[in-house]
Amino acid sequence: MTSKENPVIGREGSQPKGVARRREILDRAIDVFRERGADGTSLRRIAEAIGISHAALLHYFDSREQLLVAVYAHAEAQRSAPDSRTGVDSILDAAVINVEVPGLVQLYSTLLAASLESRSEVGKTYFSERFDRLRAELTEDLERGQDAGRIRTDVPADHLAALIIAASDGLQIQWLLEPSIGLESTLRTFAELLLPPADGDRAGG
Amino acid sequence: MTSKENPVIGREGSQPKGVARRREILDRAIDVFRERGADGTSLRRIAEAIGISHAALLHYFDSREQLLVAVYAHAEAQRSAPDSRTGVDSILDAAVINVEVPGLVQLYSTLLAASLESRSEVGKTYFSERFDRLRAELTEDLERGQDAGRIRTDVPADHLAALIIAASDGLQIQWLLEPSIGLESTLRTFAELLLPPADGDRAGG
DNA sequence: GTCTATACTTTGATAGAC
DNA sequence: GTCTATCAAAGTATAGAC
Repeated sequence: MTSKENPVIGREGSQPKGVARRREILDRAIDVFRERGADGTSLRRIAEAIGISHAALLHYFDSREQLLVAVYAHAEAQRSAPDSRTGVDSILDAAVINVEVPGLVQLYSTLLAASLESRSEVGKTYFSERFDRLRAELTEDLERGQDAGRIRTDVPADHLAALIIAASDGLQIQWLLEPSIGLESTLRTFAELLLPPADGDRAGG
Repeated sequence: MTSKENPVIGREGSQPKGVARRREILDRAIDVFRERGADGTSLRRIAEAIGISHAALLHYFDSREQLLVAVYAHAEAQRSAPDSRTGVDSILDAAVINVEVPGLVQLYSTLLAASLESRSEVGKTYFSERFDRLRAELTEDLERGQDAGRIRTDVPADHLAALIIAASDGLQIQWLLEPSIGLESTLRTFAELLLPPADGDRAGG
């Protein structure tokens, strides 16, 4: 169930009852964003879709931003459950899967932009830690790839990690605005850039 | 002055008087965003900083989004005036310059995220055209580089163009959240990935 | 602990007076 | 062209029922 380290993000008091109800709310809220993105999703609309008052929502989440971050974290945790590998491919695969649910990409982009604002505390913390974690995992994976000869060694792995995440994020947005760019093929091209220069013409598996 | 094709974006009626006043407003508004980003920048705050009412602002721009897009377009047009080259380096240099003004990166990210929403018409149009233009310019430049032997030819130039823009956008955000990642050095690493595989060890200028 | 009702404040937007 | 007045919607906060 991958609930060992799920970022709960809500209020502190983690009584079993509250946690269960919070999960219910998040599950319903995710559906709202799947359909409508972060667009018409005011607290009152979300609450209405769930069947409670908007004030009740704020009983579980201190602010709208906290709720939205929790929704995105919850959705992402669900998605990363199946494979849970930390490789380069998982990032690129995730990008292709993400754009199938424009509402979540939109939610991600909106929250990320908001996290840059000075007042954003929850968002800034969440995305800082998320990027730190993703970069660390990817760097490790790339270094293993370098040791195994699958990744070129003339460039630092941590740079590549940051670039892969950045390119993935940026391309998803470009694709939503112009689907003809070919998200998957473009990302595969990026993966080719990571290969070590072929000495002869030997292609690895 | 690079005013031949400046995206004016405001109202249609382009009387000289209105245009001049609109420029005044944009110039003042840019300063507001430089200081405060898209954060505390309601129409009323911007109007107050300019010295008019918020309703007067809406006389020149049909909506808040239209004003903000115009502000960003105006700021970007100012910045791209000095060099106006269309190369890969200009994109990467622009990224380094951009993060020195966090408010503008924040404004860019906010507007871009908003442009993904269904209701956004001005934003969607602006960013779609902007990405189309940037990708086309970059692709051309990369193809010239491929012909000149400066860029590797085993990957399509249009893919590289989209990736460079995406990585630049994404990295600026990562850097704002975690400056230790080294924006400039990481982008230089990306530039290295574009080089043709060295046959011997000959380094080109 | 959970939730409704309600009120407060800010915001984008519109209408009409000067 | 600019203002004041006004509106509806939204985020937030509090009081109190159960």
